[in-house]
Amino acid sequence: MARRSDHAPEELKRLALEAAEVIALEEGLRGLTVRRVAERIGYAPGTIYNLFANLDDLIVQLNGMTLDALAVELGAAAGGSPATRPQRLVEAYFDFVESRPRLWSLLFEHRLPEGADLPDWYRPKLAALIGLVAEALEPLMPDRSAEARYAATVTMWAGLHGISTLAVSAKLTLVAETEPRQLGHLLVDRMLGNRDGTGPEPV
Amino acid sequence: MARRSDHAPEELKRLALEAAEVIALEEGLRGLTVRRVAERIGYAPGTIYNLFANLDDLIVQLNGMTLDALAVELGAAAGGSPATRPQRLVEAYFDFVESRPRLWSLLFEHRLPEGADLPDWYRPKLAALIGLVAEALEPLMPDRSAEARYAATVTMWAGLHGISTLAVSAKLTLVAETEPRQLGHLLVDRMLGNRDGTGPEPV
DNA sequence: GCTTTAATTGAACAATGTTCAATTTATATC
DNA sequence: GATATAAATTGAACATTGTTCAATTAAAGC
Repeated sequence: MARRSDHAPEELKRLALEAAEVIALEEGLRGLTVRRVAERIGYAPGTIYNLFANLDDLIVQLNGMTLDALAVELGAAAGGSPATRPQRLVEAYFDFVESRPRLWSLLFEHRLPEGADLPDWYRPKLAALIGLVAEALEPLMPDRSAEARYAATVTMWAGLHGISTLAVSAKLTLVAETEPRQLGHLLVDRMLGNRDGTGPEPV
Repeated sequence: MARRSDHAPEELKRLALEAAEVIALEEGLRGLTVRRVAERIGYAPGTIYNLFANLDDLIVQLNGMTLDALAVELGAAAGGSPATRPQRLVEAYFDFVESRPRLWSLLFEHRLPEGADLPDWYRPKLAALIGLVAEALEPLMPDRSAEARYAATVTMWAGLHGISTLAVSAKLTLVAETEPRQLGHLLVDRMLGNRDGTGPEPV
């Protein structure tokens, strides 16, 4: 009944997380159960508890992977000509969300039980993401202090997050015909000081 | 075992929703179970299914109540001098969220299963909320078309929502020391065309 | 009082997260 | 190569969940 090193422990953990990712992609939080993950990698439910403290732990680690993937996409959009960076970042963000809405939703739909805190490695991951964007947008806010720039970036990030969650949960289409992506552009342009939501900073 | 008209059916439904509200206030989605609600009103679990289609239905109706309560608060802040309306609306919004974070979280933490749509009465409730704010902010965006004003309002609303969800789930404090409320003011001021986040529209 | 109708129950079912003693395999030791 | 040790894996078990529904009880109508 018991085997050994079919896969190394690290390998097995990776397999479990990949299985969880597929389930989350297809069915979201509601379909993501310990038994389903175990079944998908051909192990017994109990084995999952050798790899993770519990289901919450597994989900938090999966969310870590998702943050990494998002960082890659935003990183690719953060270079190039500063003038068009905001637009490209917004596009990259919504491309990511719309290409895997259920996986992205898991980032925020999942909440740890009362009193439990996110693990220590979570904060730098998130901070890196924001930092990346803040740095990319620095040339576009030359008149503002570093604190003001950072606050503006966090606000934009939270704003995009808000637009996306409402869009994904179908609560945005209840009140707006405008594409979420377009609202994103509007938000970012305004936050950066433009008057319209149609294009890059005018010269 | 069975009784009758201890309470009229409508009364019973109200009692169940009130019980659910208390549980949600105290423990959020994770503590909100059919059995807990039933126990709290002194009925058997099965009785809940006489009043609601299922737990999802109960939660959606509770969320409807929460939207109504929010509309009352925002409505009270939407009057008075137009110049200070944005600030008062932001304050009212965060007052609401911070006074019942778990109940407010339920609005967005809860997702219906794949394929199920929100009931028909949900849309007008939400639309009324947005409409109320859009109308209140109309004098502050005199140079914009009705569509542009509406888009700006939806964006602000989604943005406040994003800031609040991140704050409530403790993911905002991971990356920002600024108070969520202050980010809210920053967002609204910028969206309305101000350059700083410190006060009402300058004359 | 009897019948009809409606509300309420509680036992039952399938599925969930989680635990853990028992089991099996790999590795180390001689 | 046999034996002992350690590690990984299992699967049965438990408590809890949402949900269903035949049986039961009380009210309303006659």
